[in-house]
Amino acid sequence: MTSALDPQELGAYFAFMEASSLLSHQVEQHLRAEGDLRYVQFQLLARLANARGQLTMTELADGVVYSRSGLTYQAGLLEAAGLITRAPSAEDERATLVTITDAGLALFARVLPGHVEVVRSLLFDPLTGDDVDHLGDIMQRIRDHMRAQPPRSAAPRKRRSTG
Amino acid sequence: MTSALDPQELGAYFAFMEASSLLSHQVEQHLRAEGDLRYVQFQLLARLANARGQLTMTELADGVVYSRSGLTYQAGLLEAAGLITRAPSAEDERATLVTITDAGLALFARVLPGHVEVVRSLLFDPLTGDDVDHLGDIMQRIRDHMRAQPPRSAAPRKRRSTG
DNA sequence: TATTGTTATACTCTATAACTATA
DNA sequence: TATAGTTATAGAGTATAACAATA
Repeated sequence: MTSALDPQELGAYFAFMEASSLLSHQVEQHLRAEGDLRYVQFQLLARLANARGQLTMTELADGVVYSRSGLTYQAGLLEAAGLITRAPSAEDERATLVTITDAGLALFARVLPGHVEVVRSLLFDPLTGDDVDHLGDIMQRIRDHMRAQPPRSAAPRKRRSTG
Repeated sequence: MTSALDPQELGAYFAFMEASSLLSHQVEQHLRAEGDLRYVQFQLLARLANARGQLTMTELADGVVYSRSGLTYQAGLLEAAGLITRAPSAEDERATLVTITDAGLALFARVLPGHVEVVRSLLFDPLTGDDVDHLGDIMQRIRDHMRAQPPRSAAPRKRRSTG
């Protein structure tokens, strides 16, 4: 049996969903306007920029995308735009090594300040330092909890026409 | 000038984005499997179920959707599925009044317990009661702050090829 | 003129399955 | 056999602009 969410939980859930929807919408808007990037693509560039080297498609996909073909698609766009290159790996010839180009680094650098400003003004502006600590702590626990969850087949037990 | 996010903020931001992505992905999965609903549609049904009456398209759209045609599209699907009806308003003949049908109420009721369970197990499971209070408080402030933000044209000042 | 809502259209993204190639 | 990645394909969702009708 499942009992309903109490008012505290309900409020937190709805606010969480709406806040994240609003934030990612604005972030998408900004990245698109400023650099013709989707947030996924921004994430990929960010990883590659930090990696200071090459990543395989699989490493790149982790936590960013929910299907392999989705990553191939986005990587294709980034490659076509000259922001990354792909090359076969020598160590494991099944793997593809992805590298960020100078243009990719330049675009990332160009877009980053505005991105930060959007996040700051929308997410952090109404928060105190303590709030930020709480938020980080809570969100990291939630994220880790969800990452640890049984794979992608978590569709709760089916019920056929119970009504 | 925009200064970078400090490590606390960065951690909070990334965790927030990933957590919300994971949660909404799982929620979508569940609703689709259980009732062939997208989360948007679930939200619309939820509003109509609570409204205990009729809402106009505009009222229904508020906070759920980012374009009018998007709502028309979703409402069309819900109507085709027999979950809502649409009828012209007598008071204001421009308006469309939306009503949830018995089938809509039944589907909503059927799907709700599983939805709650998904949210509970993914979002609230790793949290204490205090965490929930904090989360609710913080999220509501963020949401309200974003709602109050200048409309939809908030694309921060353009820069042309500064590099 | 502004507002409510729909339509047409074009585009982006996603995901499944089939496939190739290497481990 | 399992893993890495791509391709083909098909479907769903989104947004813009043009439109009709009422306020």
